Amino acid sequence: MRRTEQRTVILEELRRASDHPAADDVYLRIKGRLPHVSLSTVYRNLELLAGEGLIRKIEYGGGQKRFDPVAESHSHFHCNGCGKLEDLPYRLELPRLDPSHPWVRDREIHGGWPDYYGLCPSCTGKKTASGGVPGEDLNA
Amino acid sequence: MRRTEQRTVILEELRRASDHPAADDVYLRIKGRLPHVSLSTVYRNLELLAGEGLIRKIEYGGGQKRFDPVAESHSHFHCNGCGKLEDLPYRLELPRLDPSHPWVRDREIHGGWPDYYGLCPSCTGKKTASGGVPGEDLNA
DNA sequence: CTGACAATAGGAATCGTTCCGAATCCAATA
DNA sequence: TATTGGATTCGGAACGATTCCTATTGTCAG
Repeated sequence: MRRTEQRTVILEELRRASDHPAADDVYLRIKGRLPHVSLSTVYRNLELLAGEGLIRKIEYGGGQKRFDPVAESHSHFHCNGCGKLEDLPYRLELPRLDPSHPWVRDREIHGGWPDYYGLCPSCTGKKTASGGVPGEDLNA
Repeated sequence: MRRTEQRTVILEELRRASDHPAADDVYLRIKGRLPHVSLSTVYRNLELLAGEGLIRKIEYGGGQKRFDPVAESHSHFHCNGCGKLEDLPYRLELPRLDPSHPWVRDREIHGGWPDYYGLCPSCTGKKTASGGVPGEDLNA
């Protein structure tokens, strides 16, 4: 992978973000530094950087893929009200799969993470948006 | 939500599936019983049923949303080789969040689940498709 | 039976993403 | 430093999935 200015700026700008931006967010944010950059370059490089393991591609929540500057496995909280995606404030242990189970033995488990959903502070009280995931209130 | 034949058939056909079909898969599968059904009806109803908590909408992996007849929180295994999505063979405990943590106290956590990724039996040995999620091999 | 309105079919429109071809840039090597 | 092959870029067209729109039909409470 060559070092190009576009690539560098995209990575820098993503690392500055804490909101898991989508490709077009990144595009808008780098426009200041690279006025002539094209959207396809952003897509290509985000995909490439994710393939190299330098960033993480997040594929749930809304129509758009989103990107996380932190590549290491970590948990997200997804707000069903406004769709915001946040990092958990601390690291969680991933439940280990039973290595003796035939189903588990039959595949290579490379990793995983526990993800959570619910309502963020500014959405509590309001009604849950349609399409939200059902489930018991773990705070109750 | 009114009871219509389209709605019934869509739900029945989804319940018969074990492969987490996308909207157009469901569309094709119900065509035999409802030759005049329209794709928009399938989309509308899958969305509606998910909103009612009767099925679960899955939003990661590939360009399409997929649907799961089992609404209750359960874990999936995602194959980075072929993109297949499978149910874990047994139920896992979701790590509980620390209720005394201010971040946790500030939101309503409704649920969550641990998800896993790796290679399924027919993909082990082959090279991981680009875009796969990085991480240590938990079998090793 | 009938009116109100929820739901449908079918297709157009939209949205995010990928693809393409010509031009340009990067970096290894002479 | 100059050359050069292949990676990378831009810009827009193409694409696939999903949503939206409108006229019509179906459902069911009264």
